Amino acid sequence: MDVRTLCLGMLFHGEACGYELKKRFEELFSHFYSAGYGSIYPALADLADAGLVTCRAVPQEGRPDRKIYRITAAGRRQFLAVLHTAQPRHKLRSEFLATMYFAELMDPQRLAAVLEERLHGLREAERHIERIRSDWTDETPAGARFVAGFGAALAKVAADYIETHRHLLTAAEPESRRSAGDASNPRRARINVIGNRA
Amino acid sequence: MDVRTLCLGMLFHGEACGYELKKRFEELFSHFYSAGYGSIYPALADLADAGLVTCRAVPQEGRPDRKIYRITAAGRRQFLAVLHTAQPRHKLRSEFLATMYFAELMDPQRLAAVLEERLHGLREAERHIERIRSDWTDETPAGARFVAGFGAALAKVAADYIETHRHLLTAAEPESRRSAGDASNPRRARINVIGNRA
DNA sequence: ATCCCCATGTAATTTGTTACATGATTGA
DNA sequence: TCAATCATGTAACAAATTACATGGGGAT
Repeated sequence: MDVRTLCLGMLFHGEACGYELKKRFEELFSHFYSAGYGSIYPALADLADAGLVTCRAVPQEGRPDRKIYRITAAGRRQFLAVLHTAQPRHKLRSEFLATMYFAELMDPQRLAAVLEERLHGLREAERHIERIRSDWTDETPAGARFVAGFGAALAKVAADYIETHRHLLTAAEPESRRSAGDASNPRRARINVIGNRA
Repeated sequence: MDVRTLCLGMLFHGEACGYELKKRFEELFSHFYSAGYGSIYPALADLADAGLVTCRAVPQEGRPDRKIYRITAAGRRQFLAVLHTAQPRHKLRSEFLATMYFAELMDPQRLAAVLEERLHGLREAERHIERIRSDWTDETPAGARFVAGFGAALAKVAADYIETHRHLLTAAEPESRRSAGDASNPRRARINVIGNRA
């Protein structure tokens, strides 16, 4: 399920140009998938070459033609086939958690800033989902509800977890561990404790 | 924070060969970061070229020399610098959620199988974290505890969410929507309802 | 017998990101 | 006047995945 396939899927719900498609991605998928123009435009060109979508250019004034893509019968078949055979991955790549793993090596200020920024991102995500939820009607498909709820649930626990556990990272060294070290400056002591193992 | 940088960070905790490093990645980072040999071995060669690690080959019987990498002072400085300047991303790329978004286009059996597989993966993750937690001592750094707890919390909500909301995806079409369609077979009806919009 | 563990790497391919290139219209 | 929205694309680059290539030792 690369960007190309997902574009095809989005077009299942109705024709669109590349620009609109990107907005759909941002609105509906932003909390679990991202796609930039650099992936979307080539993907649409590919799909058109493969006959999975058709393209019609609508002239505009003062800007490039709008190229409106519409899925074909072959495109529908293709998308359904992928949907039924590909094993969907769920991949998290978190530099944030990797950074937190090394919290003991960090300046407390920096650590606090990183935690704060992540919290901010999570709250943004929660707000975004709330916003799109307010536009829903009875027609809103179950799939859309499910993924939004999933995203909201994840963002909430992540934020809660950070808020309730951050003190473990920022707390002063416990006596037991400090006495095992040999430096009086807590910040350097932490670095040394780990550095000396190497 | 690419694989190269993370290898450097892992070596902060002690020397290791590429093979061991991969195992550390799997043990400690598997729930939020992945790295294969295809990334790790070239990364270590790079680090050695840059003087951030040293390499010593230990001959083995019947297998390639073990190349043991150790971080240098320059390597430590470099890693700390990155840790304090890079903005850590947190990126989820979930084909699973993308697939669920299109749940209405799916054969119920397939849908159930996909949900089940994701649940299985999440339970695996929970068990894995429990396992590594059982090896912890007083010496276990706060960072390791934090990331493991984070992973466990996320996996738990994700699994709970799927279990409590999957019925929304598998449920029979509500009367209101079914009457809007024109087919008697519920499975095809769902596909058509959406297909006709395009 | 067969599979997993150990242990290294390279090369091709896939995929996506970022920067570049253009340019009118609208609202603050 | 400045930023955002609309609208397209390409090209260079970065990064990781996958497949390939090799091979002994130990457990079931």
